[in-house]
Amino acid sequence: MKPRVRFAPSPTGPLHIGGVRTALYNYLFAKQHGGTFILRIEDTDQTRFVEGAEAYIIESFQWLGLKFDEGVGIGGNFGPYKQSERKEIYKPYAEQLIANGWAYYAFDTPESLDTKRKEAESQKKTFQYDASTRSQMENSLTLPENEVQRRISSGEQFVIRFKYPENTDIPVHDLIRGNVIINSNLLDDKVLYKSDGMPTYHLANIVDDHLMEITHVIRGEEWLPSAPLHIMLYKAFGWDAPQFAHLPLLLKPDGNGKLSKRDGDRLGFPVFPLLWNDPKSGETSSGYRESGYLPEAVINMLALLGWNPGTEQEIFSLEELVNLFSLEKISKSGAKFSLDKAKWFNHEYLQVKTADQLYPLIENVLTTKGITSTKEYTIKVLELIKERLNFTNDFWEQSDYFFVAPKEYNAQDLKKRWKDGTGEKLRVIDRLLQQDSAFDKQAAHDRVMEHIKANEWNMGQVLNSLRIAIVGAAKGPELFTMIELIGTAEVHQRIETIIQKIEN
RNA sequence: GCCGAGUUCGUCUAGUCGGCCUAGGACGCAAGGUUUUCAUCCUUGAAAUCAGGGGUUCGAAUCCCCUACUCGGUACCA
Repeated sequence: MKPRVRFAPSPTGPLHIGGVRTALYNYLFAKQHGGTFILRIEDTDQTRFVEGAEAYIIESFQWLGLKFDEGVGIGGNFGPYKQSERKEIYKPYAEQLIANGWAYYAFDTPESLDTKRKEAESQKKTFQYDASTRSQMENSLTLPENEVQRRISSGEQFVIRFKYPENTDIPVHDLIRGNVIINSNLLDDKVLYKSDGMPTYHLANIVDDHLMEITHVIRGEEWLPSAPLHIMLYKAFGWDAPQFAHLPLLLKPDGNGKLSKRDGDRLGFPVFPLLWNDPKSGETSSGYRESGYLPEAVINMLALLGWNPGTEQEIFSLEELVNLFSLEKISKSGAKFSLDKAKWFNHEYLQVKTADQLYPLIENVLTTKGITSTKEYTIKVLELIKERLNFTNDFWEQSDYFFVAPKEYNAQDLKKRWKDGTGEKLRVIDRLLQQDSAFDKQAAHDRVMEHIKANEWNMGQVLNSLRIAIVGAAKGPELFTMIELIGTAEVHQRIETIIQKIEN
């Protein structure tokens, strides 16, 4: 049977990079087995809904190049794929559970539960709504049948809770972690159906996974503790449960703990695929795309954060990942995100791109800087400085001198290279550069070198001072290649400018 | 607190059934080379007594037990 897997985010904000990895693993698993990759939006909590989050999620995956086969925005035979649009589906299932004795109505108010919890807390205990306490609460197990009906028909608020059997071991078979056994006495009677008429995650998730014929649930480790509930729910409905795989968490680079939005802001790397403007707080969070990452690099990096094929290969195309991926090789422990490694991956991917391919990604850099340049010229610059790029966003700081004359000169370099008489020497070189009517790189190079040697000038000093005049610092590509690109007229200007500024 | 999961260089990790592991690779770091510059690139190096302690075994990073620590969960959130 071909697997059917889903990625099921909540539209409560931008898609977290950990979520992207979960989606990626689902994608790889599905594609490897010729299966189906589904996007389902789990928006059962209306209070946490954030405008634009759903569109953000869809756009993120478009940028990353992970295509869903079914789901929100795509369609399919198992729709709708948004839980708020499936609202009517869930209630009969909750009622079915009540009829079978697997669930019950509970009328306890949030306030009364809160009081119970605080009470327990003051005695250093935890209140748990379970087999040991439900007989003391207001629910359809303690109240007479007619009273329950009366309360419901009079519009009193209620929830539906799952009724765990007492003292029963619930085995969870996890594809990554093996068997985990949990006793039902440790679990509390989870709310399945909320007083606002919406199911909770647990109910909606199980019903939808069943209805959508999901075969493998690949999700974050934070779900492992609620896996027993899900297993029991399948049992209560009499359905076959899908297979479970709980992924290790993505950790923050320093210290421990889950990677969060705050860490990105603090350490200077994106936690989200795309730039995000939060409509509620007004805060802006950076995105991988806007920070100059290539989607292939992000995918590659994420794939290796928690999974490894066991070989020494590090660079993988999506196709290779699809072929090599296996759930068995996923590690069990959390992985710390590393900015340095991310930078390295991006550098590697940048290098295999041609200047032509890179051009569209840096085009807007020039326009935002108010530079007008031909595509031809820009591509030549790109070819020259490509290898120095870690991110497409580095383009400007690596190449500004190809477009505008340096405004200031690196003081250290100047001190080291600019001596008395340097200006005069540069004027001589300038004349040598302009000798041919059409600049001939090789001829100019030979002429300059010859002159320097013949006059016993300090080669490093002269050439570097020329470089400073052109670039603003002792850095950049091969000197004569730069001069050819920038043009001797502009070089002449820059030589005169630096002499003006330094020697006057 | 309780429950669960995890624990190999600073980081990501390799490590099929215990011997080929005096623990391999990558990132980062250091040194050298290339570049008469810088970056790239290349070479070399430092870096884990395999969380700690007990076992089992001729032999354990690999099996068992205990301890410690970290993370996750413990909501009418997902």
